[in-house]
Amino acid sequence: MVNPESDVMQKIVSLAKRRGFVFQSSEIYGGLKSAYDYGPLGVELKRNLMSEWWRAMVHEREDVVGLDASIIMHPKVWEASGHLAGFSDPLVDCRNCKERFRADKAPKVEIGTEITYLEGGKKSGKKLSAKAERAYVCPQCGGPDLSAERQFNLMFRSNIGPVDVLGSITEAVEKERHLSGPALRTKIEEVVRESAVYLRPETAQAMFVQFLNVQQTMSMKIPFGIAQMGKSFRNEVTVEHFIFRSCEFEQMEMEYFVEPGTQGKWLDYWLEQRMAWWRRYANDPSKFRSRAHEKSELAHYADRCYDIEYDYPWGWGELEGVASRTDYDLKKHQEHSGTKLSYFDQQKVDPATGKPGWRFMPYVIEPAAGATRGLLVYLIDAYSEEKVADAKGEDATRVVLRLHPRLAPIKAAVLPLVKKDGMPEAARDVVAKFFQAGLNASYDEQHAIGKRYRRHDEAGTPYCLTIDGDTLKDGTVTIRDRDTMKQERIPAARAVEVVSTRLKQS
RNA sequence: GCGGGUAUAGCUCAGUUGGCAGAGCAUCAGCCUUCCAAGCUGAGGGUCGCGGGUUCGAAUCCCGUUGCCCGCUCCA
Repeated sequence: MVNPESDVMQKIVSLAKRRGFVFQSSEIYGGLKSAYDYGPLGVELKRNLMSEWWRAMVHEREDVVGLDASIIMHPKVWEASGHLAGFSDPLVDCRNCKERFRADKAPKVEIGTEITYLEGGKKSGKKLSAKAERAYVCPQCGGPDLSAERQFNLMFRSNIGPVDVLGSITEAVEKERHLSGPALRTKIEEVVRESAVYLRPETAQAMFVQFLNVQQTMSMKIPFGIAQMGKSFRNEVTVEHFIFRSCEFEQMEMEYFVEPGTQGKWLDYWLEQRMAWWRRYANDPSKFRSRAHEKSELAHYADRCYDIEYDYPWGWGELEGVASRTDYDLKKHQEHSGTKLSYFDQQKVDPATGKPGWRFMPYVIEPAAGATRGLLVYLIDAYSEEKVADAKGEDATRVVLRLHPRLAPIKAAVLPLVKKDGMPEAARDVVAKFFQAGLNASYDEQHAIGKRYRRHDEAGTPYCLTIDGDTLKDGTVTIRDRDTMKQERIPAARAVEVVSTRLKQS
């Protein structure tokens, strides 16, 4: 157990850097806000996590196939999905209590109403009063002293094509000098829009857009799903908690297309599947929970939604959303693209006409997980400190990353007990077999054996194989378990087999 | 973006009133070592986040800026 709780994140951030899991992006230039790089161990952990997801969602199922779509898509995709409008809500700062809020969600008042409120929003604050200049007040302190409404475009905008958009803007401004303020802004917006493209804020839309291609080429029958992993980008209002919320992040999403009317059953099914998946790799499954969205919380496209939450050091927070998105997305894309996206089932009877053959717009269940969030969750879940007696019998702390063996960046460390008597050579023979078998193993001869064990405990390496004097005599090595520190002797020739069997069974 | 906190070696941190930038761990080399952060000897590593200013002199005081942490908002 780690104590005090508040230090856990600091310790994990520090270990993540020290052991090469996560670095601050562009660190030598002072870092870039909320951008992180995954180091040698981090990239392994992230890949392992994502390939476990892919295996469970795609390879082990008949009804789900994969997709790897381009990050930049036709701008109309984002018009249809509502991201271009919905991702630019006007935000307002309260000058009195410093709260930031969405103008459309703030309490409404009549303009000109006399408002009384407390200075700083504190109970001890002086009573102030002023006339409301806006049709709403601060939801926190009720004050009318507000900043201007500011547009926050949550999508990253860029421009496609080699022509510099600044040139076109300059031209437009010169031509339209007579315009002023909002009119000029609109004009510039028009010019920018001509070549504007957006970095996807979610991977989901590509799966709707390619719904027909995937369904037809793979002859998929409903119900079926399309899965995709990859980067998404959002200009978050606030980034926080290390890699928990960052502007560039990685998602693992699946769109599962079902018959209308069956969405409730499938939502329950996928929620259960996803909960089980997260808990499978965790030391403490009780730290995961699902939470149903309140009606008021639901996005406009959803008829039901669950969050899979994790009990982070700062409290419960989202890890994956499992949403019933109705037929909203396919309908929207059908409308905006003019391409029919409905599904025809020859076996079914049309419930409306009673005649054989049913054409319908599939409903969609979407389990959308944060891959980079998952990485953070499993780092938090794995981090542990335990009191052990050191070589002198004094109290020492052992830091162990109890990562699930399948997630662990290094599966086995191969260690000569000492750096002489042919042990390094024997160890190198063993590690070479791991390389050939495609298991990520590492050879390590630096420092004393105890130190090497502890270094690999921190890296989360589940098994350490040690080559000692007996290895040279009888061809056996010891295998040490990271969590129990127990050792047993096995034939060196069977080392790869033993480790890979344990990985399979874990 | 707003408010608060913070930034010294790879990591954790000390650095007094403004007066030669330090420790432990880690790293490297050598010796020694047969199982849980062992020992000995030596070495390298810093424009004190960055940019200005005050001063004879700034890690230290002032201003700006960037990153990180805590709140507000958002949501994978």
